[in-house]
Amino acid sequence: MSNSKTPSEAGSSSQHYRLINDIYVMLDNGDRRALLPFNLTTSQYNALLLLDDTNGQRLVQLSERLLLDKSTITRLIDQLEQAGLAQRVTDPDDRRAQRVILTPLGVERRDQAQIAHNTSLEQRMSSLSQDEQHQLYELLRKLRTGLLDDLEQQDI
Amino acid sequence: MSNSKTPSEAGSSSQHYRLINDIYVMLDNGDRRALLPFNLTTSQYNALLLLDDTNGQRLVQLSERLLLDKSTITRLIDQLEQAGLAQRVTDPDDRRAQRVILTPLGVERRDQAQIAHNTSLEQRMSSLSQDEQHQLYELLRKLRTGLLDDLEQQDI
DNA sequence: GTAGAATAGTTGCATAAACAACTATTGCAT
DNA sequence: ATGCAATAGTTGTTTATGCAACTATTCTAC
Repeated sequence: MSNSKTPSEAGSSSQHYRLINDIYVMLDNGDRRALLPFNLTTSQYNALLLLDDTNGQRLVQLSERLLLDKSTITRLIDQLEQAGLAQRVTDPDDRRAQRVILTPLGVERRDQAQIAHNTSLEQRMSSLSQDEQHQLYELLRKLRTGLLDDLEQQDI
Repeated sequence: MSNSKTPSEAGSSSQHYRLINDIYVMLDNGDRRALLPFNLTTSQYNALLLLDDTNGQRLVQLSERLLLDKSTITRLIDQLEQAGLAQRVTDPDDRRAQRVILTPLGVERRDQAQIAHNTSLEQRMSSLSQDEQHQLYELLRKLRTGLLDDLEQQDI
């Protein structure tokens, strides 16, 4: 009797939601595969992309940029340090803070992984034409700005 | 000396990658907030969207659809059962299999959550015009198809 | 029809992440 | 100047997830 199909009016938005989710999961999966040869998780890779060998980043900065908890960043940097890719340096101006820089090995790994990952991503995006990709990224850029504004609203 | 900026040629793809990642994280964050009043995690919500009160779904089907491991689905359904939202029914035709259906409470919760979530999503997407949203979803649909084909290639 | 392969699901274990509580510093207000 | 609030980072704990090993069925080949 009460055969409950998904409310059909609401279907459209839910379909969009599934669409976004599906794509993210598949992209994430591809990212992991691309980074496997470099012994990097996507989180580690994301951190590497924000680091270099001269301008030390604070953990809090990484936390804000990656939208991960401070404690998660602590352990992420622990891993990178153990792997010999990064290094903590105490900030001379603020003894609470740690600056994270890449070791030469870290720079090398980051660059190699980045090349491989970019190639992989381009390949995976190739079902869209150059033109379509351009369109897509423009729309996403606009969306990101909107979502960021949203977030700010929430935090206030 | 070896001041290593991110390789600038590779920058474009990496920027796209960060773009996609940023958007996903922010959308996910918004989803969680929207579902909080319903005591649902996004995974639980995703599962609810695939279920109804008459057509039992196998755990394996959910696993394939949500791209989560079978074991994760087992525990996800455990949670939904404990919350009184879903129920396992042994498949009469295949005694290995379990069919999952929603309880009346589950149907109610799903519908209410879906309405609230859709409203929230539409609000968060509203930095794009209707036209742009339409464009975006069309591009994403095409991309999803491509990514699925990619996945099939890998699995073979 | 029986043995071995495949499938459905569960459980044990390892890891990633969030949240809360904590320490150590720094900044601010009066 | 001193004390209180804010900030940077770490650690303890809980939860979500994947992978591997396992049980119980079903399917396949011969």
